[in-house]
Amino acid sequence: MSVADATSTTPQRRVPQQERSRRLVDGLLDAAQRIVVERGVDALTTRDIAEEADAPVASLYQYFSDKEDVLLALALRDMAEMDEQVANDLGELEVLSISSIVRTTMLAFVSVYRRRPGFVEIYLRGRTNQAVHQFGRDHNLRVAEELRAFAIDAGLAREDLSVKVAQLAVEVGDRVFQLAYAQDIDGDGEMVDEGIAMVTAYLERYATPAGLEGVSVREST
Amino acid sequence: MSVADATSTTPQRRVPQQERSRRLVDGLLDAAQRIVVERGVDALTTRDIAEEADAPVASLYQYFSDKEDVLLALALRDMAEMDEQVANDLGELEVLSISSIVRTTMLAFVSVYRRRPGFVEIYLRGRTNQAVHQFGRDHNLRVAEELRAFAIDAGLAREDLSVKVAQLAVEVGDRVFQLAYAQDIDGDGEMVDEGIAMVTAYLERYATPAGLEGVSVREST
Amino acid sequence: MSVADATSTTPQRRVPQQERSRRLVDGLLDAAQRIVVERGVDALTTRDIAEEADAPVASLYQYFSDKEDVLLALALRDMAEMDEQVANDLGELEVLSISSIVRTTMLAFVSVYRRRPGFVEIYLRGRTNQAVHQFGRDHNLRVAEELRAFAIDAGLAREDLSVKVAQLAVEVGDRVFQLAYAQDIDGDGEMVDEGIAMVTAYLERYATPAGLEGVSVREST
Amino acid sequence: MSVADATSTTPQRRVPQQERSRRLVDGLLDAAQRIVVERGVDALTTRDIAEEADAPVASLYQYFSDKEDVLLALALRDMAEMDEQVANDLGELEVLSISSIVRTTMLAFVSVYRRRPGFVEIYLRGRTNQAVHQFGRDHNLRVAEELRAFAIDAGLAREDLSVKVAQLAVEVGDRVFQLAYAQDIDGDGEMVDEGIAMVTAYLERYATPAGLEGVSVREST
DNA sequence: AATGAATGAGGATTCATTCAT
DNA sequence: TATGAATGAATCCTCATTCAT
Repeated sequence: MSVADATSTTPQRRVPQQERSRRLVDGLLDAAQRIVVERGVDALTTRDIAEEADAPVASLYQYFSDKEDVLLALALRDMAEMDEQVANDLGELEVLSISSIVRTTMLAFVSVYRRRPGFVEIYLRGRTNQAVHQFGRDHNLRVAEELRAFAIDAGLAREDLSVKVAQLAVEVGDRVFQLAYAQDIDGDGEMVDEGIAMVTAYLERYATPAGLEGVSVREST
Repeated sequence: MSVADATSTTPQRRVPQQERSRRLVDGLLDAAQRIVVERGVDALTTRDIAEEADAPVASLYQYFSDKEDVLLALALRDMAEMDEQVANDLGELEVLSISSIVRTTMLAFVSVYRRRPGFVEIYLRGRTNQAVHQFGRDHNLRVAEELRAFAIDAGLAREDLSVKVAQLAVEVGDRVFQLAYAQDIDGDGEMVDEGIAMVTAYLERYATPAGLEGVSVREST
Repeated sequence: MSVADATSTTPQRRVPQQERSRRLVDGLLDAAQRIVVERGVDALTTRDIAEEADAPVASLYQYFSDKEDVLLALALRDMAEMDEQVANDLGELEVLSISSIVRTTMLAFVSVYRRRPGFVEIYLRGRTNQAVHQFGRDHNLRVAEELRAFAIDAGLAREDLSVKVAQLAVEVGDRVFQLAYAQDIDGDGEMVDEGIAMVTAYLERYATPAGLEGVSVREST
Repeated sequence: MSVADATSTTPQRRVPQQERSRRLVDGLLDAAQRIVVERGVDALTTRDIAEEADAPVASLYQYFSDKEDVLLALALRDMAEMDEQVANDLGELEVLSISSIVRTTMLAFVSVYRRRPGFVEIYLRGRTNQAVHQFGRDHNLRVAEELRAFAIDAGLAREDLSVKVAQLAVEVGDRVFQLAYAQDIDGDGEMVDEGIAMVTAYLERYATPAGLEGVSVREST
């Protein structure tokens, strides 16, 4: 029915099990994403997800423990992409400074948001459910810790840039995005810029001279 | 808590109509507040509100157009208190500066939050419903506009402190609170302080020299 | 509030009590009529009636025992008009015959329907409530009995035109109207004509020669 | 009554899925029928249907989109039976004429009404809901068109027996039944006879000589 | 593993009617 | 008599989740 019967006509079961599963899971996730984008998180029902994915409702429960779980998986999928984007973009920086790190990180977020409007809906616009919310908090905390370690290790920030400070910075960045995307699904660029300025100004209070001035990166190749 | 227990102790039925109404409305609002505090916004049902207020469900609909409306009224009630607190506290300032205004305003918020744990739940912790969310946005915008006008009129901020900038500052303040109250129902004081520092640092970018240094207020009495 | 304070400015209560009552009752009836016409019988609520009449709901119960009672009064009001119309039109006939009586009566109904679209909605289009329905039956029976007596007394119909036959004729006429007004709020004239033909054909089975041929009426003036 | 008690007597759980479904649907329909017969269409609630069918309310919504839909299904079930009865009875006629067709058709209706008192309640006595009402209209129109074609093809009626005329005849027949069953749940035979006479008299106005005299049917065996 | 069907447990809202004044 | 307010009792319907196969 759903996916499966792709190419072959051989008896059956030509698509390997594992592949089938992934397809189904992705299908469900995509369906959920679409519904959320179109009608909001509150309007998301298991029935609708299943229907939109052209799969039986019961199958959803084969792969997700819960409706919540689906939302979570959705956020997870996008956040992984987000982390990757941030890592990439930071890796390409030629001058490291508090300012450049903040700017790069925040713009990396923006680029993912642009690519994933569903993510915006779930994560930024909608007043989401408990699980997703908590997941977001956790993710932000992780990001904060990593960036902090990165900045301190690179000698850009002083030790007294505590985890709490880093967390606050990330969370505030998040809020800037929420605000920038609140009315405008495409995000208000000016507001993002202001946000970058704010977070930068804040974190520079914990910067080393190098962190303020910037140090150029020597590609080790 | 609510209002009710006003004057009379005479046997019965001595309560004037109007008073009865207010009692009912307040009772419903208080009930809703309690439920929200205890079980969260999502768990709020009209049935429960009515039961908790010891009133028939239908009575709820006499005064509120729907469930959303109850939440809204709740937020409204608290926000009015908030505005009052801010106005008062600002009025008592002896030295006006960007820094003192930011600090005073944010601490005024904190004091109301401490007084109204239900408000924290609805407004800060919970991923609330559409109406309350929007109401919060609107309120923040109003606060932003007022503070901006206040600061510019007092010669503390330059004209280029746009509404958008003010709004961002207020919203970021909001997020700081959300964060400070996220895990800890009593609010994380250290985080609030950091938040104040951040917002101050940000807004001082738009300060006049007077706004940086501060000007003392001469009480006109 | 509602009507009352018409002309005088003398202390108060210038409109005689009885007049005030009638005004209120009529206002309620008119309101009900309007609602029914606009939104159908099912959508009629006491609240709406009162609101539309700009009167308190409780006042409705001062004059009507019941919502049902309102509908009933509405039908009653219109049916009285109907009876009057029929009586008038029959009185103006110059030639009496089964055919002319049937035609005149049915066209009298049509003319009232045209004047009272609300009546059509309540009585013909809507699947009304029990009381109105029964009232319609009763009215039809009364009409049937009167017309039967009239026709027999005038020597147009034979004695064996039983009440049941007359009743059937009237009821069938009613159905013709229902049909004629079912889709078209203005009534399908062609269908009415066919209906007249049918009822005439039927009743002529019970006609005397005079009833078939017709007898001219000598105005006794 | 319904279906259910088919074959097995084996311990339990021997009932195939599909069979179970049909049982449930029929059970709900029967329950609705019973309630309608006992308490009228207006008193029909989803709760009661479910309870009477000893099924959860939610199950009702598995098979019916809403309450209206249940009524509709009920009418549909009976109308199919009605069509069958008419077809059968007409098929057994030895002499075809306007008169015999009208009589046979109307008596076929009567026989179904006798078998299905619930149908009478829903369809004839009650002031039913919109959907059923419309469905009845549509059904009558279909019947009218078929009978008209039949009569004209058989050379019994002239071409000028328009669809509208046929429709009127059927609808009037319907009203006769309504009347005949209005007070008496078993139907007033005399009134039915009068109705047959009326419709016959009406339609014979459009009859060919053959339609008046009748033509015998030569069974092709 | 897959799935059609079943369902318990509410949920929001409405309404006719009646009080208390 | 008039009426603002109160309310008991339903109503329809939805949904996440779990069976039985």
